[in-house]
Amino acid sequence: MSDLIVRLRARGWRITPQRQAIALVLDGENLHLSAEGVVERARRILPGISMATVYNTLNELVAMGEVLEVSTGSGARLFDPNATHAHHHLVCSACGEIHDVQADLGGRAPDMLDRHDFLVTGYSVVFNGLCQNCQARRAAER
Amino acid sequence: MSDLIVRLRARGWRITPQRQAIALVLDGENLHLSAEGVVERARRILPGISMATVYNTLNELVAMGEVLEVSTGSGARLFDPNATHAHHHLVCSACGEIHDVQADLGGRAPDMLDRHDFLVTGYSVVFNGLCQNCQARRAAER
DNA sequence: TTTACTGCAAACCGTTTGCAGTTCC
DNA sequence: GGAACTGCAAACGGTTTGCAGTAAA
Repeated sequence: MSDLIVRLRARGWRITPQRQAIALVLDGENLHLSAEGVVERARRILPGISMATVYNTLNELVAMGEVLEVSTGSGARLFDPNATHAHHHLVCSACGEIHDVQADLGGRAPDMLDRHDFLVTGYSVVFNGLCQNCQARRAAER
Repeated sequence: MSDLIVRLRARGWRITPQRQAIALVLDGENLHLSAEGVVERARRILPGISMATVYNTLNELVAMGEVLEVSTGSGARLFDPNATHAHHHLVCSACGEIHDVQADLGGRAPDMLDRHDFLVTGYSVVFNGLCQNCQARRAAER
C-alpha cells in the first residue's frame, strides 16, 4: 500500500477505490502530471473514475501539502507528488518536459530579501532552458 | 511619450490609440496586472478598447520580451512590464500582493545544475511568505 | 446508519479565434 | 490603397459546482 494512502487514512480520509487509484498514479519519482494525465492513468486502474473526483482529490492533496502545484505558465497546472523533498524545476522550453533538481541556494536566498520586510516561508525556482534531448536535436538540425 | 511606444515604433508596430493606452497602463514600477486589470485601466484612457485587443497586444509584448508573464499559480496570469531589470518576485500568501526583488543568486544557480545536462537560459524565483502589512495584521489579531 | 464521497452535467472563468469593418502608414 | 489592426461574439480548454445517488466506516 502506498505511503500516501497510509497518511491519508491517518488524516481521517475514507479510503475509496478512487483515492487508492489516484494515490497509485501519484506514486513515483520525477512525476509532473496534468489533471488530465492523472485521470488518464487512474482510468487504467479504475476505468469509471470521473474528472470531478480527480480534481477534488488533487485540490485537497495540494491544500494539505501532500502534492505540489507546478505552474509552468503555459496552459494547465501540473501536479508534483514529490512534496517531501524540497526541490526545484528545470523546464525545457522546447518540449515542455520538467525535471526535478536538488534545492540548494546555500543560504543566499534570505540575503536577497534583507531590505524587504517580507517573511519568507518558502521559495521555488524555475529554470528555463533546453533539456539534453532538445539540445541534441537542435545540434542535429543545423 | 512612453519608452515602450518608442521601442514598438522602432520594431515597426503601427501606433494605434489602443496600443498607446496599453503602453500608458504598463508604464510604472512594481506593476503586476492581470489582463482584466490592464483592460480596466486602459478603458479609463480609451473607453471602447476591447478585451481581444488587449490580449493580442499583451501576448505580442510577452513574445517579444517587452513584458514578462508571472504565473502565481492561482488563477489568471499577471503581466509585469519591468522586463529590462532582472528581478524576482515576493508573493504574499495572505493578500496575494506581489513585490519585485533584486535578482542575485551570486552565480550559485549554475552550480545547482552541474549534474543535469540542461542548458539554462534563464530562471525565476518566487518567494512565498507574508508581506509587511499581513504580518502586522496577524500580529494584531492574536 | 450515517455522512463522506462519487459521478454527471451544466456552469464557470480566463483566454483565443474567425471574420467583417476600420485605420494607420 | 493596402496591409495591419480592432471589436464583436462565439468558441475554447481547463476547472469548479450543485445535486442526487452510492458506499465507506
